[in-house]
Amino acid sequence: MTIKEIAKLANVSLGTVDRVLHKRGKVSKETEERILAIIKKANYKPNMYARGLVLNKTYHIVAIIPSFKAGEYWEMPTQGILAAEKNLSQFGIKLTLLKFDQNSATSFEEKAKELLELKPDGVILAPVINFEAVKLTEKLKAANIPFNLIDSNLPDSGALSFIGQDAFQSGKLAAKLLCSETQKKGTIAIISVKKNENHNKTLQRRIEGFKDYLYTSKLINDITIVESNIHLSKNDWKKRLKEACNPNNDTIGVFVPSSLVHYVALHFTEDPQYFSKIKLVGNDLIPNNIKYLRSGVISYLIGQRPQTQGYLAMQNFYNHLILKQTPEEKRFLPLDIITQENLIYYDIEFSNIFNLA
Amino acid sequence: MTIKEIAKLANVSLGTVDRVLHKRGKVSKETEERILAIIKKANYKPNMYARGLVLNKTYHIVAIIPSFKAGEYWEMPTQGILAAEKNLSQFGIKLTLLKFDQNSATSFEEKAKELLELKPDGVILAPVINFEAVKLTEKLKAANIPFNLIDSNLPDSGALSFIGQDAFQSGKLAAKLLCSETQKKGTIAIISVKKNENHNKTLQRRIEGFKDYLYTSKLINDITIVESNIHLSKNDWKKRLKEACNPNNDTIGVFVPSSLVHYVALHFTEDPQYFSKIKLVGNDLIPNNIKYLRSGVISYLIGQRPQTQGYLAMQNFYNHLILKQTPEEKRFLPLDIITQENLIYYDIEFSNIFNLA
DNA sequence: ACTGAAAATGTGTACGTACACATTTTTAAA
DNA sequence: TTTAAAAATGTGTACGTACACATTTTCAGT
Repeated sequence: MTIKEIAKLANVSLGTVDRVLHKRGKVSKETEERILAIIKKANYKPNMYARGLVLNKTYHIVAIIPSFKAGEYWEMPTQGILAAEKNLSQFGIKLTLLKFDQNSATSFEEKAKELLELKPDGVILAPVINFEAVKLTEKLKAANIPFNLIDSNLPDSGALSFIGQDAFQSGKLAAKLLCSETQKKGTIAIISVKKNENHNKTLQRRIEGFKDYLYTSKLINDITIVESNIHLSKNDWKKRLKEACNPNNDTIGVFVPSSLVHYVALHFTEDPQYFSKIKLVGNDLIPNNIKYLRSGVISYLIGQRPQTQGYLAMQNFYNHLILKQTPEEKRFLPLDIITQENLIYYDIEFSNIFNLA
Repeated sequence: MTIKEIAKLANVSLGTVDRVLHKRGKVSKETEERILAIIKKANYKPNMYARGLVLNKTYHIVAIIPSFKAGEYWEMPTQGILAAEKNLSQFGIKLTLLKFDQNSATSFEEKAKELLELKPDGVILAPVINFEAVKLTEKLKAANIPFNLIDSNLPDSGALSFIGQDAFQSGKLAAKLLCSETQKKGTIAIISVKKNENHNKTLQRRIEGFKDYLYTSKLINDITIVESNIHLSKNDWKKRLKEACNPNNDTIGVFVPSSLVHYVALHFTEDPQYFSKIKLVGNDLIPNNIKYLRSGVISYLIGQRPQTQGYLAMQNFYNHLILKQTPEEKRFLPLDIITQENLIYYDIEFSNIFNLA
């Protein structure tokens, strides 16, 4: 079913049908109704190929995300973004990646300035530096540039979509995995391992969720919670880590609400007493964590499909800019429970689903 | 970069470039080399829109899968297949669904005959009736029709791809969830709930994996395994179920290696003793199972992303027929661990990822 | 050098849509 | 009725590719 056929059925020209389809007006009411009826009855769907050919626009997306070293968390969302670019480039979606230093607001502002000069058709923003990110969203709104938030949300920012995880629920899940099965009484250590002083809302929400689970389920009657912050940038972090979880006290579990759990795992390997007595739960399937999950030092990892997050952020723009669909406001990805027995298929999941080499 | 531009650079006509691109011959060697060099240098990629427009082929895929009532397992792969059809119809992929009765080889053979008469460009086959499925694959090979296997595999069948799960690993995972945390000694019941007498390899593999985990981990020293088959088609199934898991004996856990675990869960609700004492683990996120997971009767469900399986089976044909890519031979989907705390985001996962209303 | 066939190269059209522009019809005022 | 503006409708071209067909060039055999 083509525009031509519809025109013939309605006894009008292509142009009239076209005006109806695009609501350009200049069509008499009766004609319009007749054409719309035919379109509906015939279940007309525009030919994507012809439309793409004639429009032939290239849409420029800029993603502004934290820089990373190989194996660090932000490599994963980036993989997803790049995979999407590969699949969508044939439809005219082009990508520029801008990476900023998570510890430097100045770095972010520089990149944000660069971004605005590129006048992109869409922006993917990781608002890890909260205050500066808000400033950028306001400029984007003023310039009428649609943007997607990834990883963490800025409520009422006017974003097209937020794509990420429910951090509170992630914390609850961690608590369940760490505590619900052990009938033991004892101490649970929550260790926030950080690389910098940035105020990270995600970590905080995970910890809140973790505690919420314990209080709600009454497990708190048997369990003592000890919280500590370890800043890797400080010299005494190894010493502080030792204090935070000592195998000789009654610590039965450790929760590290970030991908940096492997630092604690490394510490555990130094004394076999640790991982035989203490259960360790953390977040994210980065190579270092996978290593310790495989060897049994880490009991569970909670995944949030970061590659899929990146992929969806891009696909959102495809849906919005090309298919003219309004995306959902929030997309929470599933919280995957990863353990030795199901690790393998998560490991290869991403290339599987998105058809990469 | 278009064919036109390449032609101009090479000082030849469009036709000559076209002949080189499609290896139609009738081009002098020196011209061909010159053009190929330019194509390579310019990194020419054909315009998908123009190509799709001019080829304008429709590819006809037939999926032959078990029939189902609302809420039954096979509804989920079907959802994935239909979602893919919706997204891919714009590229000329059309679908016919043929549903057969799982309990009737005759029903399958009728549908298989119908399928061959349709002379499709691709087939999605759920080989749940093993022997008849093999016969069909041979006819498909003879007719040179590519096919994908879904849910369970037929080794060396000549399929384009197998898309499914690792049933053995699924069983191991179930055992870990059911036994590893409980320090208790006791009896574990493996209950194969079945609707028919079909020999189902998947159930068997799950049970093998389950036992393998117990034996390998030495948990078997404290645990007794009791296996039983419950055929829902027989009148005495309720009585048999009561015998299989009695709260008054030392049963500490029940594993039902299929989506029919909700029958056991229903039985559990009749006596609060059951679900306070016995941990129940089963497979698949069908509505009935979700209900009991939410209410706490079922402790864990293991998911295998059936919708994604269906979607991928279709996408495979898009990749193969339109993008001319060779798909991977086997695609094992991740084994998701679902519990009360992460159920919610799995529940909405599918519409999330595949962008459905 | 001339011929005819083979080899090489060029040309034209179709695919379905979007949009600019041209033409026809209707309407209201003189 | 005539007329000009407004409203409605029609026409033509471009997008990049694939493929059928037309034309030109090359070259062996006379």
